[in-house]
Amino acid sequence: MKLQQLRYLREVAKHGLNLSVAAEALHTSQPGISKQIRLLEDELGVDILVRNGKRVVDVTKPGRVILDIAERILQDTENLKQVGREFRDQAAGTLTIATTHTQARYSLPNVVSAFKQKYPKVRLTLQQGSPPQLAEMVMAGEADIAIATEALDQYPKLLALASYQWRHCVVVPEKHPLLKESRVTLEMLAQYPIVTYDLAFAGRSHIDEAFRARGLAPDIVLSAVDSDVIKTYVELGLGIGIISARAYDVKRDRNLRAIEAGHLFGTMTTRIAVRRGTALRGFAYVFIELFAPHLTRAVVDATLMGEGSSYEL
Amino acid sequence: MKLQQLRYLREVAKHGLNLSVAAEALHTSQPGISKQIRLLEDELGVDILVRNGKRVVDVTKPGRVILDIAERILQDTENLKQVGREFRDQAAGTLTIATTHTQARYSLPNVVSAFKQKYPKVRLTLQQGSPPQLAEMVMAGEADIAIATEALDQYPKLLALASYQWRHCVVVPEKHPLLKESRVTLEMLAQYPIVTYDLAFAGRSHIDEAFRARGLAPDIVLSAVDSDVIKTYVELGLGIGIISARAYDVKRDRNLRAIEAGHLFGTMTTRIAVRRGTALRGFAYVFIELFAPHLTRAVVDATLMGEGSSYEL
DNA sequence: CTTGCTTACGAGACTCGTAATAATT
DNA sequence: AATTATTACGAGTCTCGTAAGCAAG
Repeated sequence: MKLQQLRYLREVAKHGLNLSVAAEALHTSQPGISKQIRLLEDELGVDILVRNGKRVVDVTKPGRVILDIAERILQDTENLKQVGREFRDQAAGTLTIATTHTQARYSLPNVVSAFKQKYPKVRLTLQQGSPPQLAEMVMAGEADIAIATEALDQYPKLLALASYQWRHCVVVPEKHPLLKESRVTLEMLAQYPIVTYDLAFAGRSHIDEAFRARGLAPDIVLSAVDSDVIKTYVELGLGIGIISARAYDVKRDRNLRAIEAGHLFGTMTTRIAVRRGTALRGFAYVFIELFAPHLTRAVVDATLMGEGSSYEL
Repeated sequence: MKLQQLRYLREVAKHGLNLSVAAEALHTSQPGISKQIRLLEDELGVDILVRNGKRVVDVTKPGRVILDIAERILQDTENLKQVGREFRDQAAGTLTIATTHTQARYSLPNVVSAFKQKYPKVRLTLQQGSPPQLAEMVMAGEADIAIATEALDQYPKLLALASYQWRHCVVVPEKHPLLKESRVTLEMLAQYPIVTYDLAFAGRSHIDEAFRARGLAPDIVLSAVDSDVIKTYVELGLGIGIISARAYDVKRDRNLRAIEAGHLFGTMTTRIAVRRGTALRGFAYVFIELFAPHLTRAVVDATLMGEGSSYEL
């Protein structure tokens, strides 16, 4: 049995059981893939792929189990390399954070600068995307950590830990009638055109749910992935905005006023997620702890241990 | 990175960091081992072994982590082969049970015959040893399942599940004075020479503890690993025996009488243990369930899942 | 008739074992 | 002096890529 065979197999599975595409992805030849997979099947004594004549059409039952185990083995080989990198220079490397615009813009700046100070040699990369995209990035190993309020706890392959809670606020232009109210209600909000987050972002699901529960049909005139975009359009008078209270800054947002709205939409939990079974670099733990001080290395490892298993670096 | 390199590394670690011995164990040459390990170190970019000139004297800190991961990878390659065997013929293979004499003689016969009837093609092997030896056997992969009352829950690498409970009894020759007592006490027993289990067997620890707690120093004239041996010497008049109540059979042991003694030594729990991270053959689950009906496959897998992780075969 | 898997074959890399070398105990 | 690791080198194996063959859509 060769690791190469497992790599080939994984790649074939990943590319819809098409050996040619897998070969291309691996920069090698179709025949090589074909042969090595057959050798693996011979050695294990079972068919992994279901062939219809000369087409691969499915994965056999044992094949599915084999794919799972192969995946874990390959994951571990990655972990071995990670260990090497980690010890060669504890303080150098790359950390890729997959997150939403709002996090990147309003939650991470402090963390990032503190981290950079501590690990000047670590190359930090911020990837942006929708929460499901972030999850995919981490699962594919393209990012080390995902941070988002939505979706992250929906993937068994990820370990999603609650890192902080926040609430929404309403932003309006100066002198907006809503500013006279001592305590806004959903009914009041529903009378104005609304600008807020795109579906699948930053608690939008809670917003929709809150209105629906009261039988209200709010007029969402614009949705965006991005608190700054929302604020811009509110300034333009397009409507009132519903954004994260964290994304409103009294000093910076001089043309806007914020109205407390936590009581309307409930409390959101922002989660930080890593892929299970992956050995994290030491500085990745530090990043997590900077972001959410209660998530110390001991806590993260303990949670990982209880499920997959991780290694002390 | 090659699986072979990981195998070499593991073997070196297993044989006290002696490349020569490892080479011998693997039926290959020292230079091969040396070279492959160096190649692995080169690829990972860290030293794994600490060399003092030309002697290997220790494992580096990263080396320890690497060994752990390598171990898991190799374990998984074994699991892959296991999957092959499993699917090639679901009902054939080998099941090795490591257990104590007492279990083999008094608890397993029913289970074994039921199992044999269900899986006539499976080759069953019973290995005997002391509980720590049994644990070692399972951890080394020499046995699939260990069954014993002592020690099995002391090893993190093993998953030990309670399978049944039992109590001790006192066996004496016919017409022994103790038979006149309605309810024996530890003090009464301490007046006679005692024959019982060897240290580390079948609840001997509880026996010692019970006497010690009452400040009694029983006269253990003979200890054996084996209920039959104990009974034989009791028949010879060497002393009174303390054995598992399960090991006394009214019909078979005509020359002996049993006296209830559960109240003196407490309740013992016999455990069944498997190695964590190992893919069990389907029939191994069946064996476990035959032995302890509450330990269904679902229960065992759920417990394994919660910790390492297993694969559905 | 195009796409895609398998078989055939040859070049090149790599593993492994023997022999020689060097460093510890 | 004996044990043990490393270096050197050559034989044999194996992987991989090209080319040809062939089955399926």
